Amino acid sequence: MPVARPETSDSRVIAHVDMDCFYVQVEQRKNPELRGLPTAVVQYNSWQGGGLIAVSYEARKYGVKRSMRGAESKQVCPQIQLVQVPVARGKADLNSYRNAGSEVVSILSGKGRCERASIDEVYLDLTDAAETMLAEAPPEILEAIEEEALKSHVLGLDNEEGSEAKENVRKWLCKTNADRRDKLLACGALIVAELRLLVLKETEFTCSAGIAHNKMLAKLASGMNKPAQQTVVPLSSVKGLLESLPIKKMKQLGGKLGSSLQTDLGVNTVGDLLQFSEEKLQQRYGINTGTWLWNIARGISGEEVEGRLLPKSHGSGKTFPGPQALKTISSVQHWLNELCEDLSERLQLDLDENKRIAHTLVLHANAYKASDSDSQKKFPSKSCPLRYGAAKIQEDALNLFQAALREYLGLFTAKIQGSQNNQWGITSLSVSASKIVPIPSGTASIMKYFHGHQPSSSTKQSQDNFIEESAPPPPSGNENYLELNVDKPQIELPCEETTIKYAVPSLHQLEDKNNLLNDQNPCSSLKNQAQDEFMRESLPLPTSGSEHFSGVNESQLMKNSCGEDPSVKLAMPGFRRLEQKRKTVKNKGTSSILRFFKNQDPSSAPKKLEHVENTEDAKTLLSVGPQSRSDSSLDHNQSELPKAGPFEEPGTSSAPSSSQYEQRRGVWSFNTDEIDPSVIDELPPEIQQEVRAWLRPHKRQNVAKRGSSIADYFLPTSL
DNA sequence: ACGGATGAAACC
DNA sequence: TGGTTTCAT
Repeated sequence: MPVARPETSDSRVIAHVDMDCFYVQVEQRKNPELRGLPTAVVQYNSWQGGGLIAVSYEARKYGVKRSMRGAESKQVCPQIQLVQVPVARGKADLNSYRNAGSEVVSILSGKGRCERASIDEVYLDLTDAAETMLAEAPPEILEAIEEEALKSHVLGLDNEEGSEAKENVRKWLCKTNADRRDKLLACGALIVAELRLLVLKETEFTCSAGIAHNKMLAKLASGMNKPAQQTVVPLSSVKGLLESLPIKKMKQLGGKLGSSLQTDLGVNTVGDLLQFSEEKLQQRYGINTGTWLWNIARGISGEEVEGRLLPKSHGSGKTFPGPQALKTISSVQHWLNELCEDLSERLQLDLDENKRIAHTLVLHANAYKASDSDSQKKFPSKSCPLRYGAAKIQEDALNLFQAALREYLGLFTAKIQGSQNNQWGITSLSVSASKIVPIPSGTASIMKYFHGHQPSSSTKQSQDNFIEESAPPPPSGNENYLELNVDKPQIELPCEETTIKYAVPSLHQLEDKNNLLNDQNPCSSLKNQAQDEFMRESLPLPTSGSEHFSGVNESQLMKNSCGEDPSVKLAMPGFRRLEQKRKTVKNKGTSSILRFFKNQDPSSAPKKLEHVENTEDAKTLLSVGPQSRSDSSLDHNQSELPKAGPFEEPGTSSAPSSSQYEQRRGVWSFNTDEIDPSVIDELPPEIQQEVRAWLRPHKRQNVAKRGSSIADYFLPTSL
């Protein structure tokens, strides 16, 4: 059996792509008259001109900075154009930016594994693409190197006097006797240049990028030359780069940890870290952080680019600063209702477009309490199983809030004073949905694969665990959840081992998400313990117990549950639609980003990209390699882009025979420990990622020492 | 008691 | 776990 050799991080090709002042660009695309002008995006114009959350590079020249007030920015830059963030339900509405970010992700995910790091940042693992290019069309044989690639910044590349910078870059990119890893980076640079061009042509957004051998260095590099430029970090430049880099510039070291490094250890640059042994760092900062620090000092970062195009959670919140603090339950209820509506809408979209379901509802708040001894006590967060439908989320959120408020106030009696402010005020509220998992799709293939595998042992304890987890205890002091748990029928599944459980849906049940959400058949749809829980919570309430609020509107509930409002669907394009759009766009592959803007009349209406002259576009260069780009896209990011399959294309799938039906709807269980890892490689590619996610090793606990296993970390290489 | 809204992740 | 804290943009 082959020993898994940890691949040295040095031979990967990783890119970090960072949109330039993204919110500003979104607004400038919406209103092209703003292009080229000093512009900032501001929210809540009411107070001091609102707070800036994005500033164009033209405005930055005047010293305008994020977190400035609108009025403040006018003082240093009187001509500045301030654009307000859209407002919906009384709060800032960031949906247009989220959607714009999705546009970008859908383009960038076309090449290699892609991780959505934030609304405007993406990591790409371009190793495979770069390897392929190196093997089939290395830069040295290309007579014409993409203009945009020639404008790359290559760290450590000495600019010889008298010769053009681009000429130097060309030489570096095409150097025949270069280290193989440098050649891979060169290929990465070419690919990224093309991708950035593609993004620009399809979205009108510029971005900056860093290309390096790991995420940390790529992220560092992407911020070094902005806007609309890219930076390459060859292996040989790493030591010099980190040596003088202020410690606080490193991601994750911009806060307290970075300050501690400076104050407690006298570390001012990343290079200063080199003198400390790993043990020393671990002793002071813990096993994980210590090792991490020791590694980053050497430019080592083994973090993988996760193939994840969608957010792991959704949240909606609002602050109520100072005098606006909420002082009555009913005002809290009002705002919770707004936030929950917003959240519910986004959850429904996620379900419709991405076939994902969230399982946990979390409420956060901040509060002040005048005059008490422990008035600085934090307002506790509370969570509960998430039930779909705006009305239910609202109801649950309010219950969570009341439970938290009781705890905060130190009250353990049943009632909270209705509208009397007992010196408390809520200064912020937020609701969020987490534990989002894909609806079982492709599950049948997994089942088929594991068909015949029988659990080798039976553990009573694990069964007990499962039952217990299916009926989580209610938030403390909350009667409603007691009621739910008592009154609702418990779902018991005849399982022996419970590491992973599947209840496989029938086709017709998945065809209609009404069935999915409201189905009363315990054996239908939904995989694993958490989803069973979800289903249980989605069952209609037996009778009362939830009638606290007269505002609950049943039709509204149904509308949200069913998500049939077409306007909502149009508001947020799904990836599939974007993918289609992308394929229809053809552009010239040779124009540089600067040329793009030079030719663009700022005062004219936004240019329709589809009208750009057609030629063989940038994709030509990108799609080197045996497989088509759509193939590679799906392979790398399958878990995020719901691929059309038997469960999602009911029209194309025939009804299963009754025997198949019985087979598929059966409940399965198996222990992940019993899965032979080598067998995963033989799974269909689109299944592999899902299975690997179950088996992925967790981060070391603060007990095991580094070195207990050589596979635990990357050995330092030739840095 | 305005750096807001929103995420991710480590920690305990 | 769930809840808290940190960090980032």
